[in-house]
Amino acid sequence: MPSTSTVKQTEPCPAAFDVLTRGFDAHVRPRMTALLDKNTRHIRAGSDIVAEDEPTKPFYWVLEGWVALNKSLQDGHVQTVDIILPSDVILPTSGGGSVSAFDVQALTDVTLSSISAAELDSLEMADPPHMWSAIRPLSAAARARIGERMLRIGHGSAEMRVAYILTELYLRLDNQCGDNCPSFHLPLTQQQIGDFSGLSSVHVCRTLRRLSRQGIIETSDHLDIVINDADALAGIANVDIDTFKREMVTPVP
Amino acid sequence: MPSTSTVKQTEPCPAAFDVLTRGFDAHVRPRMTALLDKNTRHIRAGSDIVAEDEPTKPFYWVLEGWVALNKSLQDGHVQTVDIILPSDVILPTSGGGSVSAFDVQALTDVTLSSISAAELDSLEMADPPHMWSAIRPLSAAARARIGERMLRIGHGSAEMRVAYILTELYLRLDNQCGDNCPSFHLPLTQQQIGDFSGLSSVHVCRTLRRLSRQGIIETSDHLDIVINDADALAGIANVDIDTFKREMVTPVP
DNA sequence: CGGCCATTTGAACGCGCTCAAGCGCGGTGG
DNA sequence: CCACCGCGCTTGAGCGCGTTCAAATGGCCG
Repeated sequence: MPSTSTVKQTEPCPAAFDVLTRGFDAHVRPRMTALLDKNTRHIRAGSDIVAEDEPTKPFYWVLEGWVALNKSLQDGHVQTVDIILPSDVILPTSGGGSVSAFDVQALTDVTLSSISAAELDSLEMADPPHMWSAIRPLSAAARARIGERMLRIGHGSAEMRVAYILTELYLRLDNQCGDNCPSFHLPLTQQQIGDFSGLSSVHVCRTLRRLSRQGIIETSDHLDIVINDADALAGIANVDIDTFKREMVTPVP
Repeated sequence: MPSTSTVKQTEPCPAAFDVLTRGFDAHVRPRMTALLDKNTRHIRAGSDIVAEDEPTKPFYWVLEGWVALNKSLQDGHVQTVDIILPSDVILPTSGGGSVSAFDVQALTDVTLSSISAAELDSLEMADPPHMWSAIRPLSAAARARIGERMLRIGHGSAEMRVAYILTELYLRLDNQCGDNCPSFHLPLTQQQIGDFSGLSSVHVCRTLRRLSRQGIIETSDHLDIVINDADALAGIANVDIDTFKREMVTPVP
């Protein structure tokens, strides 16, 4: 998959572990890095990392690739509760602490690192407890984003829901890459966009075409999105870009 | 407001602080209790505890009363992202860590205790860090419940959404009180139930009447709910009661 | 070339929304 | 004490958005 110069790729950070362990004390950092390194796994696109209601580790850190947290109804309808991008964490456990509340699925080929409950407990004992400090802002940003999405799924039009999702993913990717490039690769089928926004794939298709007919976006290949008018898109999504950048994405300095 | 013997009340636990601080080391517990005691506040029903996008403390613990976490669109539509019951925590901050992602509103008269960022940081330094251990399961249960709600708002019928909300609140209250009484006081207007379930108040009304015509629930006073057939309600909500109790509510032993 | 999957487009239906009017209850003030 | 008012619940009518069903198109890979 050759990359054109104008399309964002989600490639591994050169020193991926450094991002999470930044800010850790020097004497904790090597131990942490070793732990992450030991538990690094590769998962192929489409396969499950964890199944809903099955035992799971409490903490995963995504190094590379996109991950969906899904829940589904008996009738087969799927809702994607969150999408995890590189350098974000997955906290899949439900209140019991040992089984997963979500179906954790790899949307692309994924590289991730996990920490077991025992390892996490042991890290908690470190003084001071850096894990919490590292996870807190990521977890808070995820909560806030899920709230934004729930608001729009509950009360927004189809156009607003799709525009919001594109805006959210665009700003989160933009935050990672640092450049200001309006194109990105969206490794989601229209069905998956529908699962994420609470729409049918048919209506996602109609909505995307309407947005592109308005000149706001372009769908060159069916997976590469060009955002021509980010302000208009954010307007439809009812998003304030600056506020969103400040509060919903976790800075990767 | 005299309480009948068959209607659950949400009254203060006699030794409320003990619940959260249970499991803390003896030498941390008095300090923690003093901190909570010092920062206890009373809020009247209907008033805001924290406004969206405004500075906030990072941690609140609800001792008494019901609290809604709301988000709203420019057009005035409100979505209640979560409802916090006594002995649950509020983590209102967004990714930036200092401002609130939600409008935190008292649904009833509320008693709560807060911890500032500085106090939280200082508690984090305690060895071992009990705060995280205390918050983790509460936070995980909240995430799981929000996922369940998002799934139903995205893909469920009105009947399923309302049945789910009644089931969730019923099981959470039941968990608190320990008894197995099918009646509870629901301090929500139909408008607020609509905000919570992503429905209009008109359709909430129709749905509640349909459920009561089927004999599944009864709405004696317009705020006291009797659940005649919890299994049928859970069936409509697509909820497995045992699984829900195990994973979505945090045991109050 | 054939098969499969995702996208696209059309047609029709139905759920939940909006608008609007009527009702019931509690609180307030003349 | 009763009249008034306001808020929340109830019910009806009609509509529109997003759904489902169905078929056609297009791209990729064997």
